Amino acid sequence: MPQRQASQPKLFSAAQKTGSPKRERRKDARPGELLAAALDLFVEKGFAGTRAEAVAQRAGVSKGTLFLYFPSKEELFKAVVREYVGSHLRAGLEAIAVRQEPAADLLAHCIGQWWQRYGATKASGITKLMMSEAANFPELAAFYQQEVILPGRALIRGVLQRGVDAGEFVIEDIDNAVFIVMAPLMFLIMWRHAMGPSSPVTGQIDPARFLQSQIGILLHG
Amino acid sequence: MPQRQASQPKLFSAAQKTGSPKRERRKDARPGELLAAALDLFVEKGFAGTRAEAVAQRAGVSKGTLFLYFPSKEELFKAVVREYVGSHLRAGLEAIAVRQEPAADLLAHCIGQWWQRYGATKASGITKLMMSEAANFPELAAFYQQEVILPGRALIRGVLQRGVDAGEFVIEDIDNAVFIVMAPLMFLIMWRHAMGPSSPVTGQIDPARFLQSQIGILLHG
DNA sequence: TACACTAATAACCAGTTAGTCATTAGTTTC
DNA sequence: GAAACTAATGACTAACTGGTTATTAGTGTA
Repeated sequence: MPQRQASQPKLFSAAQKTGSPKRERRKDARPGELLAAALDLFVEKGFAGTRAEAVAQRAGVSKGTLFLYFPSKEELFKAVVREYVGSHLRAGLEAIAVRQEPAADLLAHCIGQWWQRYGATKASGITKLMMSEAANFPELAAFYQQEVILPGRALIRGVLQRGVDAGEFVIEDIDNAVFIVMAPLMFLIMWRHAMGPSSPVTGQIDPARFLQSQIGILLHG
Repeated sequence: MPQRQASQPKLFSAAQKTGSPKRERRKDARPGELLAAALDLFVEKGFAGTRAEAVAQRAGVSKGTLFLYFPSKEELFKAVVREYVGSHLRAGLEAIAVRQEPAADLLAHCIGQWWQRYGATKASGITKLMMSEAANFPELAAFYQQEVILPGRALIRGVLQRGVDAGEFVIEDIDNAVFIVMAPLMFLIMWRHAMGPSSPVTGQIDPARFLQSQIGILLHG
């Protein structure tokens, strides 16, 4: 009865470094595991550069299973964005609604939080990816625009507007000012994800120092 | 003799709407034409996204001919960088060696020139491309690092150092300051090439105004 | 234990593309 | 104008990959 060995392998099937000796049914755990694997690989290789099979493999399932849970690579990507980027944005919006400190402090606080909770994490690779590949995947670009960029800009605009209303800031063109705030943040993400891995020497930016200087320059010149 | 029909088709094979009626031997013109076509497509589609055949087609030759002049897609790309990016850098280095105005003016001048001669041109798409795909093509990343990034940073550092030496600027960490100058320039390129095409509405940045503000903030707060 | 249900698989398909090479045909020389 | 040289071609290959599907095998139930 060779097929009776089934009960035993199940126990250590989980504990394989290389791979699961046999199949497991875990319908509700799969999506999360696939999303986590996808985030890793999208950040590492980009959207086009990530193979569906690699995502499946990292999540410990076969490629077929991946497409069982997500109808296409694009939908998988959208789900990753919703899970790992959109959530931060929503949290950010709530947070600033509550706080009542001066706008300059609020801005510094936001930038600090943004770095800790997003910029310094793997998830920020999605922003880099999107900047990189938007042109090749217009539908994803549009999705990202709606889901991330518009809310993100609104968030910054809100902070700046509060400063203007309180007489703290003098800003002629608020849209331009939003970009001026965004620029160093986006640059930091791009540089770290693009140049960081390839050249540890030249890629060296001290993010804390960089952002600190930037805030100082923006607020006091 | 069925094989004698050859002479007829040849004649209107030539008569394509597009252009080249027949095969031409132009050994010395090909490389430049291929480089120009490659620049266009690399900027538009990225490195991985550009098909060798598309480059050949745009240059009016067959794919075989492309590989006759460039041994691989990677070498083609390197040649594009040398031709369209490296040249600007060398010119820039010479230019600032000559000028003797105050460093603040020099910095403003450099940024203005950079925008006019590079940032606003197609060639700046190469910078965006490289930021986007460095992680997937380590050899190209290393090449670009050597050929563009190191000289580019040296150029900015030179200007800042001149200001420090003349007592015009007070800078604690000059490497950090180089990144602070670079950040808005890189952001501008990235944003234009990534978001510009896909969303004319949201992508709207006024580059002149943006850089102007940036210079003002850097110099006067 | 037998059955039904369905999660998971792996072989497969169709489309794509960097790079090769035998063949074709301009151009030059005599 | 014919031979020799070589620029140019395009059909071909080998490798890859997103997505499909017939089949397999866990799992809960009676």
